[in-house]
Amino acid sequence: MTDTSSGSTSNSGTDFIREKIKADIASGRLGGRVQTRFPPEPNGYPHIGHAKAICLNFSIAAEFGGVCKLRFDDTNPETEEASFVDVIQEDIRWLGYEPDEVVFASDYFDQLAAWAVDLIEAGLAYVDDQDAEAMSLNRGSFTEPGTNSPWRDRSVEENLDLFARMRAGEFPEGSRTLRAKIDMAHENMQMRDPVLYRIRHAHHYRTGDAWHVYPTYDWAHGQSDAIEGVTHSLCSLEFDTHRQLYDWCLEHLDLPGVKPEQTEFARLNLTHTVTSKRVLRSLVEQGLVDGWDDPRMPTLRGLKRRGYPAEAIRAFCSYIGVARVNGTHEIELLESFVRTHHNKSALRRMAVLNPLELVIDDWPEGQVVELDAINNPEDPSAGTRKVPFTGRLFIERDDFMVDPPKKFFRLSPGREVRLRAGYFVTCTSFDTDESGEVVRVHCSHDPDTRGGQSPDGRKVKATLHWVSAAHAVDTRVALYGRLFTDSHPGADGTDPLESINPDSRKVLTGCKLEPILAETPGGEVVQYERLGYFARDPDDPDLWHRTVGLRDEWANIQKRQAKSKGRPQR
RNA sequence: UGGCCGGUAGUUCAAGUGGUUAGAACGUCGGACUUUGACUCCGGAUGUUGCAGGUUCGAGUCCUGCCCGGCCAGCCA
Repeated sequence: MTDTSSGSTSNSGTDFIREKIKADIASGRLGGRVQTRFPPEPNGYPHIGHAKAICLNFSIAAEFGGVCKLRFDDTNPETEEASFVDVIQEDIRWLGYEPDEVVFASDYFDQLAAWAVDLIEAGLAYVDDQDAEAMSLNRGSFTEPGTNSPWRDRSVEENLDLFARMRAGEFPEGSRTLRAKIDMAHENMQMRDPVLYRIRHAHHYRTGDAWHVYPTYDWAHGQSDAIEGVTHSLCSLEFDTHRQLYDWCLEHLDLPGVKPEQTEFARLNLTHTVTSKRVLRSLVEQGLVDGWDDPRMPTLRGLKRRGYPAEAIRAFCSYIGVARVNGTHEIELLESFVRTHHNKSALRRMAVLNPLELVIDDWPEGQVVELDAINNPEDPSAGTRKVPFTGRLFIERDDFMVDPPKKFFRLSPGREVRLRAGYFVTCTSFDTDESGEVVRVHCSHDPDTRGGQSPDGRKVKATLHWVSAAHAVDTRVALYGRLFTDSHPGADGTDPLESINPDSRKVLTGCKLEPILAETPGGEVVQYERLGYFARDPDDPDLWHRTVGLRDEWANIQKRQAKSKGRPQR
C-alpha cells in the first residue's frame, strides 16, 4: 500500500526529473547544489494543480538536501494583487512546506533592466515602434517566416535613448516594445524577436509607480532563476517551446555561477474538476459557489474546508509522480488518499442524517444508560467515550425497510440487528402516517447484549448507528456531489460551465448528532460511523461538510440490482 | 498548414544500455474477517504496448512511414 505518512514517497521511486538531477549531481555540473523554486503569479488562489508543483519543487529540494524558494512572478501589474501574495503563502504553509525564502521577481527589476541595456549594447535587442497588430502580422506563421521590423536596425545609441525614455514614461502604452534581436525566420515562434519589455503605466502592488516598463515572463523568469541560483527550473509542458528562449537569454548575459536548466512536466488534471483560474474565477463571480473556499472548489482553501488533510494531498501528489504526458487523474484516487488518511486518525462518532424514530417498547421508562464506545478501532490510544442510550432513538431511514430486497440485511420487521455499542434489538412492528410512510419503528431489546456483545454467540447481519432522541444535537450537514457532471469539463471545446452540476450540494437539516459532537472544534474531521468523514465548518458550528463517503458495498449492490432490473434477463 | 512533445489494462503510471509468462495502484468482480456492508487480508478479470513495415536470434524499447492527442503565430504566465 502507499505510504501516506510522508510526502516524499512515490509509486515509482524515481522519475525523469529526479533521474536528471541525479545525473547532474554525478557530472558535477551543479557543484553539489540543488535548488528549485515555486514561481506563482499572484493573481489567484492556489488549487490542487498548484499543489502538485508545490510538492514537486519542495520535496525535490528536501530529497537532495537543496533549497526551494517561493518566488512571486509579479511581472504583470494589471492582474496581480498583494492579497494573493498572502493567500499563496498561507496555503503553501498549510500544505506543509516552508519556503527557504520568499522572494519577488519585482526585486530584480533593476538588474533585469541593466541586462537589457547590455543586450542593446551588444546589438541583441532593439526598440520596436510597431504596435501589437503590426507585430503580429509580421511574425509570420508556422509555415511562413516573419518579416523584420522596419525598426530592427536602429543604432545602439538610438535604442539606448529610446529604452531610457520608455522607462521614463515618455511614451504611451503599446506604442513601443523592447525586443530581442534573434531571428524572424526561426522555426520556433518564440524565437522570432520576442518582446522583452512592454510599456505599462500601471501601479504595481510592490514597486508602486516607479516603473513604466515591465519585463515579460520570458525575460524575467530565467534570469530570476539565475540570480537566485536555481539549478532546476521545473515548469509545465506548455513552456516547452520557451526553453530555447530561456537558454538564449542566459547565454547572452554575463552570469555568475551555473546556468539553471528548465525541465517541463505535465500539470495535474482531475476528472470532474477544473483547474483553470479563469473558470474558477467565474464560478465565484457568477455565484455558482460560495467563494474561493467553497468546499466544492478545487482550491487548497476549498479542499481544506471540505476536510481534505494536507498530508493526503501531499501523498497523492507524490504518488501520481511526474510525467511528460498530459493526462487526467481520477478524482476517486485523490479521495482514496483522503479516506486512507482519515481512517487512521479520525475519531468515530455516531450521527443520523435522515432520522427515523426507533422505540424500544420493553425499555424501562425513563432509563438512561451510559455506554462505552470505541473512539477509533485503528488507534487504541484514542480510547473510549460515553454515549447515552435510551428507549427512544433515531436510526437512519435507509437502515429500515418494510419489504427488504435480497441482500438487504439491515432492520426490517421480525429481524434482529445490533445497535452499535448498544444492544441487539428486534423489530416488532412499525407505524405509518396517512400516506403510508414509515414514521416509527418498534423494537424489543435483549438486555444481555449490552455493549453490543453476544454472550450466547448468536450473530446478526448488521450493526446500525443510532442517536438517543432525548440527547441528540440537531445540525445541518452538507453533502457534495461532483461540481461538474462531465468527467472532462470543457474538453470538447464547450464551456466547462455548461456541465456544472446543479445538485452539487445538498444541505440536510435536522440531522441528529451524538452529544459529544457538540464539542468537536471547527475545522476538525470525524468519521460518522458507516457514513463517511465529515468536517465541522470552521465558521459555522451548526454546519458539517461531508469530506468523502466511506466505500459503500450496499450502494454498489443497489446499483447493480437497478441495472439488471432495467435489462432483460440473461 | 510547419515545428516540438507524447501514445503501455477502464483510469493514471512502471517496465537500467533491446532479453523469460508487460507490472502496480485506483476502480471493478469474488472470497475471508469484522460490534462500521468501513478497515484489513486473499484471489480473479481486463492489454493485438496507436497502426503498418523494417533491423535483430529476440522490439514496449532501435529505424522508416502513417494515424491520433497536446503545445506553439499575447506587449499573459
